[in-house]
Order: sequence, then structure tokens, then C-alpha cells
Amino acid sequence: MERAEAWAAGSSPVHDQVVPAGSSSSRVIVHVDLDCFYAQVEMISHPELKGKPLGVQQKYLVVTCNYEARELGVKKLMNVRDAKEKCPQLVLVNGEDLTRYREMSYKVTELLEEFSPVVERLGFDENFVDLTEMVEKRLEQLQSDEPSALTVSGHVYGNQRIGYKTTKRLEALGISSVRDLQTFSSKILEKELGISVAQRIQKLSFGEDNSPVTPSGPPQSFSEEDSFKKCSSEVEAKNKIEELLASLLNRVCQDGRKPHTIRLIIRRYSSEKHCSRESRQCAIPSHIIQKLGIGNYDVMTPMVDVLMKLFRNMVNVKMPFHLTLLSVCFCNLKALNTAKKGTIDYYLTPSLSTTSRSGKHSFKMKDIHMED
DNA sequence: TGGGGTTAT
DNA sequence: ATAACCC
Repeated sequence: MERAEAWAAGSSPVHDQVVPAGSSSSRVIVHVDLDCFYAQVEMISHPELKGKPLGVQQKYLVVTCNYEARELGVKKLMNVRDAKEKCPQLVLVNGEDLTRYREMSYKVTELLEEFSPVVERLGFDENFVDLTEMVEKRLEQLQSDEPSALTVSGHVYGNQRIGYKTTKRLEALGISSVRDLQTFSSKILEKELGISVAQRIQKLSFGEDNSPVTPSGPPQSFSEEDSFKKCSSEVEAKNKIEELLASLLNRVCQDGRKPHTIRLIIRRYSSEKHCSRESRQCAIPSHIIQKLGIGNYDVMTPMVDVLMKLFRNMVNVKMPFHLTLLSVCFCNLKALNTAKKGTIDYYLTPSLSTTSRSGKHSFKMKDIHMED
């Protein structure tokens, strides 16, 4: 058993603890899974909400809720109408702005990184920590101290989350349970799903997961999105894009690295087809990248121009259109400008020549207002 | 159904 | 650029 989980310590909403598995090559990996994370962040921000049934709302959905709400019948991803019907006393807070959740999420990851730098994030509320080294060292120490019986134990679980598409394909093969998957012909499964997916999920069906814990490090991308009932004009789209961009620029500023690619994503209205998205991306012009570290004001206008070009490339604005989502993503993040002191580049890079010299962390952009 | 994220193709 | 996966 490699990546396995136990349910210990019932007191906290953190499911912790791990696995042993006798063999010397086994690893010790802790899966930290925070329950109702957004609701917990809200209860910390608003202590007066503690004890009341609380739900976090995004648009028409209650995306998560605390235990009090659950006991009254509220479920994750429940419609607001249904939730209110089930539980009229339900208190709802808006959770569309993920800033505080994201910040708290990274605080948790950073805390875990103190135990071992090998921490892999999964979403905002799950972390896998490879504690193999730490445990081995502790075992050595304990054994030399006092060679008494030393056992580690835990509960092993089989991973049974298999994705939507794969589930459908498996069902078509008559595979509907973990047991079915365990006993299904490997050869046939490989032919149907490809060797990679087939071998992986079949091992998972036995609770075997050899995949390494890959340190997540800083994020590979930053994105902000907004969904809505209808956006059908270019001006409307531009306004929404400006909003998304303003938030993103603040985040990029704080991160310190510079994105070299920008992407615009849309979702078009469709009766009920599978919500497919379309995107266009391009390299961020270097003159914009250079201005990124300092103030957002100079960057806003040229960046919006770039985004609107991407927009018109996707959407024929001369024809009627109906969008239900817009998203802007910065990716291809690069460490910092490697411009060296004394070179032309160094003095042409505002973030280096003006801020770096005047103090190590002298630039912390806060409160950059984009009034028009 | 939200507002994020990642990796593979 | 999209598709699939995760939360």
C-alpha cells in the first residue's frame, strides 16, 4: 500500500494519519484533507457565525457548508433554493472571491512544509505530505533509545474516485464496481483505455498508488473567472474582463514572478450541452512584462487591448453572441528577470532598478486603485 | 452547478 | 487549444 489513509483523531476536521506497510521500501504519506474549508475560513473571519448553520454561496449554489448546516440537511453543491427550503435558518455568505480562501490554503501548505518540503497540493483544501524521511529518522532514534515494540498502524483505503468520462467507458465494459475493475482482463482494459490509464486505474483498484508526492511549489498559473446569465455585447465583455484583470494583476504583483502568457477563456450559451469552453492565448508583449512588477496602472490598458484582440479572435462581435462565462489566466510564469547588475537590462527593468536597490522587500504593492 | 487548479494530448 | 482529471 502506498498512498493510503486512516481516519484517526476524530476531534479535528483534518483527517490525518497514515499507513505503514511493513516493507522497507514503503513510504509514509499523510493525506491532509480539510473538511468544509471555505466555511471554516468564514467562521474564523466572522466568529459570530459559529454555531449557526452556515453555507458558502457562489452564484446559485451552496458550494460548501458547516456541520450544523449538514445536520439540517444541506449538502455540498446544493441549489440555494433547495438549501433554504431544507433549512430556512441557513446563513449564507458569498464565497465568489477566493482571495481569503487561497491565502489560508497556502498557510496550511506552508505549515505542512515545515515537516517536510515534499508537499503536494490538490485543490485548496487537500495536501499530501511525504514523511518517509522524518519517520525513518524517528524510528532510528527511538530504536536506539529504547528498542521496545514499535509499531505503526493505520487504515488502508482504496482510491475509488475514477473521473466522469472514464466511469462511463468502464460502465460500457460492464465495470461498475472496484471489484469488477480488479478482476477485469488487463489486456482488454489496456486496449480500451490505453495502457497508461488502464494500468493506473487497475492498480488503484487494489489500493496501490505508487505515484510520487510531487511538491507543488508556487502555482503554475493564476486565473480569475466569472459566470453569469448573459453577456452579449463587446462593451459588457470588456468591463468584465477589466475586473478580472485588475484582480489578477494584484495577485501577480504579490507573487513576484512574471507571467509570459495570457489566456482568455469563454463559455458560450448552449441549451444544455456539456459546458465546453474555448480559449485563445498569446505571449504577453515584452514591454508589458517589464512593467509588471511596479504599478498596475500602466499595464492595465495595453493588457486589456491584448485581451480584446483575443476576444474578437474567438467571438465574431458583428454577429449576435451569448456568453455565460469569462475567465482570464496568466501562465508560463518565470522566476524573475535574470537581468544582471550593470547591464542595460538591469537598468531598464523597473522592478530591479527602482525597488531592489532601495531595500530588499521594498515593493509590496497594496491598494492599487484603477479608477477609470 | 462555482471558481478555481493540474497534466496529457 | 482542448480535453481530461482533481478539489
